Amino acid sequence: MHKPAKVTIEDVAAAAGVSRQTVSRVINNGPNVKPAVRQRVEAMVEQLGYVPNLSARRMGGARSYLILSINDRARTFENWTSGRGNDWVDQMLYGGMSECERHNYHMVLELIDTDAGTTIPQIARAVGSLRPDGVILTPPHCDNLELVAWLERQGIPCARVGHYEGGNFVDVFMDDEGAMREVTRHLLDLGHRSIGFLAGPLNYGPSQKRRKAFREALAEAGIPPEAGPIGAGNFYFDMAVSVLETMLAAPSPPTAIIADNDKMAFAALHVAADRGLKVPDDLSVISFEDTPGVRFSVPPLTAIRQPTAAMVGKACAQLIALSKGEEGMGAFELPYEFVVRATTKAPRG
Amino acid sequence: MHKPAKVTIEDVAAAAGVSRQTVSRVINNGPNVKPAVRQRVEAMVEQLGYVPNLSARRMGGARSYLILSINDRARTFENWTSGRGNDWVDQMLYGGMSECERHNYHMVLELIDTDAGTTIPQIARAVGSLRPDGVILTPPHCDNLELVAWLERQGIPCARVGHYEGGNFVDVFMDDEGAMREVTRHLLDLGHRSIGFLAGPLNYGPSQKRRKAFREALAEAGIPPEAGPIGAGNFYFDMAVSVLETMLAAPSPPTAIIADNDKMAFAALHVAADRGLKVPDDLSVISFEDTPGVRFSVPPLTAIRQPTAAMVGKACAQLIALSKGEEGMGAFELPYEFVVRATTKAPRG
DNA sequence: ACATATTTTGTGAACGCTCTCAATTGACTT
DNA sequence: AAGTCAATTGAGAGCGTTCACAAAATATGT
Repeated sequence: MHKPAKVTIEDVAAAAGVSRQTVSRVINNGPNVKPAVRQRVEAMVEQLGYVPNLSARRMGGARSYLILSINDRARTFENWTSGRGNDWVDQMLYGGMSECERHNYHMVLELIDTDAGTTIPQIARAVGSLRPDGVILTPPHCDNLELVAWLERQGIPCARVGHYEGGNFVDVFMDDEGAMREVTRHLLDLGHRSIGFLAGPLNYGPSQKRRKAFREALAEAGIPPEAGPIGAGNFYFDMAVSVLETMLAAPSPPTAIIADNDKMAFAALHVAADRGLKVPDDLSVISFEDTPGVRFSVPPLTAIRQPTAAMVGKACAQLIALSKGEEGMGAFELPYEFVVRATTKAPRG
Repeated sequence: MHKPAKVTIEDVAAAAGVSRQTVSRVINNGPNVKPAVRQRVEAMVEQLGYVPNLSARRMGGARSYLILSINDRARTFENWTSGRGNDWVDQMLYGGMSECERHNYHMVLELIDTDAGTTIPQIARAVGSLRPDGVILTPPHCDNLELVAWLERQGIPCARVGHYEGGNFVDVFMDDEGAMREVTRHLLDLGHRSIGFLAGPLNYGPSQKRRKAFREALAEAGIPPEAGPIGAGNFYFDMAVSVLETMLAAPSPPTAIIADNDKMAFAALHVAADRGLKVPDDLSVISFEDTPGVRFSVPPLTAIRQPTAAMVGKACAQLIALSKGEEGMGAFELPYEFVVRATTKAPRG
């Protein structure tokens, strides 16, 4: 078997009887090519199965056709069981890749051991060798000011997912406060008068907003703060279990729980089962994440569905636009969805 | 803010007072460099923060430092709810990326719409532009003979995950038959005499092997075939529900269910709940996948844990070795784990 | 028809590396 | 001390593109 010779732009040029540069113009959709010539070149590209070599393109031009996605290793499946991982990563990748594909870009992933404290050197290495056209920062990296400043200094456009703060960035996020208000009111309308919130970490922006909105929604309904306990402070299953044990042991325990992510909602389901509480009859549960598996829990969870994939997709789209010299910076709010399944109901009695 | 000038190999060479080529030797760990010189160059690399440009490396040399991972779009989270997606992808990425990172390689993903029938052109495009050093094929692409042949013709080393068949490939897999035997015996030992198998599709290699082993294990124990019904034939939640309804409506229904993946195991949990059957008292359930969320189901599933991430990691490692001119082809069996949690128990009475 | 704009096409250089091969250095023989 | 061989270093070419131009072709105005 002879190895098929790699066809280059010169081959296409020769076959079409034009110069290298004209072919380049055609494949880049450049202006000033006679329609007839363009067509002839396109036909040859097709016939020879020509695909531009990305490395060569990068060498010659300014673009790399690469988007780098920075992800927290601790949030990958490896840590699912410890309670930190989730399929955020899966979803984010999906959103990003789909968008890249559409523009013939490619997505390269980097997993960062955030806790190791070597984030910037690690990213510097990847950025230096890949020279991506843009970088997507997902939590918790989007909140890393030092990193963001470094990228800015390098002149690499950067998109933050789940973060909004202004500046010369692409920020993509959802309306966390609105979602929390909607969820809390749903519970209030059902008749709940004591609601617990299993909150995420204090330094996580979206969680902060949700806390605030939770407080406000209860206050508006005239519910006293002690009937709206907020359990602190990470996203882990195990901690949620113990926080919940305490909450439910109170004199007049909450009849509904809002969990800041799915894993803590699962924890609520477990604790309820352990204490012989039926969900939703004895305890309503709502999650604030809605990763795909949630539909299959027993019973299926009512949840706020975050537009995770869409957010990363949007981030990619903006970075790609930017790399083409188009406008792209800005803040983009994407709609969430409130999915009512089987874990909310009016309280007993 | 002045943009930091990109430091090139020439800069390092000048700073170290050696030639370009010597620096190249040092960064590639080449032989024949005086220790003193090597050290001096390394110091300059460090000091200037030099990172080799991947594209330039690709242009000059033969390697691209890129591994391409081909994934079935239908198996991403997008299709979780329809029952096809899962976090396989997440795990596979993790395994691959971790390995790449170790060797300063990078992993690029490609999501293929398998059903669209344009697999090869899609991959040709990615392979042509990226020129990866190797390609990782995950199910169902690893079974795509046409694709495998195409890659072979291109001279691109290719690793198949969850597939073993010989030939000049890297095949990484687990002992499906052994796992099925172990699981079936576990149930038999517990006292079950009627066991249902919710099997995956017939054309999926590993599922075939599991069917076979299931049959054999029952036969060995003297269980008649009608007490070992096999429910056909995909990996979806919804279909599993209906198959299961039928199985459990039989005159002497199974007291234990083996599901070929987690989603079908969840389906068993749902159906049991609907029929008022307690798991594991009235029905034992075992899954053959063990994605991370399984631990949090109510009750937590007993399962075979597939070494998914490890398999992709191994695949990457072999491809990287190959790209360095080392040996790498071969078949590699990785160990699975049988995790007994809370969904298996002796049958009632 | 002529000069002048505009569109279209082509040429040479550059990008940052690795390859091949030649030149230099140093160590070891005899 | 000269000769041989291996270890170390360097120089030039080439990889496949795009860029900045220059050249050619065509259109426009008078």
